[in-house]
Amino acid sequence: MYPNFIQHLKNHISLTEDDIKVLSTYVKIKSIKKKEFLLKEGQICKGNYFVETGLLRMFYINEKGTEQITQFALENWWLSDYMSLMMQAPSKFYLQTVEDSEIAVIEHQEQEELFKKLPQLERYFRIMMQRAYAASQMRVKYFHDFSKEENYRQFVSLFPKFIQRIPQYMLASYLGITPEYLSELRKKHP
Amino acid sequence: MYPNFIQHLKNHISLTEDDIKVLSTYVKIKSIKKKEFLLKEGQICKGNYFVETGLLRMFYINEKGTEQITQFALENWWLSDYMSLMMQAPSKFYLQTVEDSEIAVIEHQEQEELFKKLPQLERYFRIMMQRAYAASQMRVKYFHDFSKEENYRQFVSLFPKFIQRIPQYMLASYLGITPEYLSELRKKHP
DNA sequence: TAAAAAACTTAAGCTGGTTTAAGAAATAAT
DNA sequence: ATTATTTCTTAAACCAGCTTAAGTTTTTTA
Repeated sequence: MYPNFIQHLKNHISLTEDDIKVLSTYVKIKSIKKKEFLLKEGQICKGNYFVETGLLRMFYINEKGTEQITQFALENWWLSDYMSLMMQAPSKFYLQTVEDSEIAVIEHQEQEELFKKLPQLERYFRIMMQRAYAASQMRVKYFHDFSKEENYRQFVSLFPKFIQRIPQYMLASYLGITPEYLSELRKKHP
Repeated sequence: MYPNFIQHLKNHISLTEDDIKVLSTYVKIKSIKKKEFLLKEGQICKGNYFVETGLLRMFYINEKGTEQITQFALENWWLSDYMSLMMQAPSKFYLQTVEDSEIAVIEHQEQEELFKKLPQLERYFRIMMQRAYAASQMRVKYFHDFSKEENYRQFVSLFPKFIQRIPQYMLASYLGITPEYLSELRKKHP
């Protein structure tokens, strides 16, 4: 059952065979084609999503009608609109696959029940949320600290394989620049 | 013992009198004068900090030698450099009181022991970290979405009391603008 | 394999926000 | 109360990154 998912849990908490059976009744895996949506603006976010294989992006549409990507999620990352999930309020975001993906889903409705049966999951998600928040704290720093050009160069040198999986305009959007300006930067520094 | 702190825990998990006694042996409260540091760049972050009363700020110093504030923490918020705390690696941030403050501290060394004695705390911190991360997701959106001027106006209208507790240059730093430009915005839109 | 659609590039003009430098006002210390 | 320090303001020159508009290349679809 979903090798990455189970291994990822086992890296942080201990699970018996029985625990895994319980998990498998609560955690559904979905195979999702490229460019399908898990969430659209205005909908209430219903699940927490783990990328078993593939790639997710989170974005919103600004006043000018252009997509602004706020996050990507690669293999072994959780992603959701946690504000919408917690408050059960309409989301301002879209969640969409960038590639054909296998996504493990914990439905919000069933989460409390699952956590009661497997209380270790509270610890697991405490660690996941702390890790995500820590990454976010660092990202705020880089965002403020570096110019767009420096940000671009850093991203390319840190994630050379990742940038080959996404179109340029998505990288531009994530970096908060126009595709035109990214094109200029690439010419200047190939 | 620290009314805000205990009440805050009780809002999310149940605690017996005995639990509270255990807590009081692990959670120290510190009275800290304005402008003292809980963490400086280069140090390894040693604790998770809860603001009982007062105000904390987190900032770093950029290449130009100017302070860039990344976060504030008011009453009933937790704050730490979670990357430094998790990895026990040198921090790139400073944590400093903005006002005289009472801060409840969970030392990193003792955290695992405390969590073993009070496993409900895993749930409590899972919720706290999820909440912080959710706020951070929204902040990334606002940061991208609004111009500096719109960001300033929104901040003022959302937190009118808060801005009276901090000097203008700290607001400018948090918003990612120069004090000169903030001054211009204030003149334009008092 | 041809046509349509999506993604990327080029270049000129423009703007939101910075820099620099000086002075004014408020707060803290003696 | 006076001085020193910190905070805030003003204004002009400047620049990183955007906009607009057109053209080119790559990918997808029929």
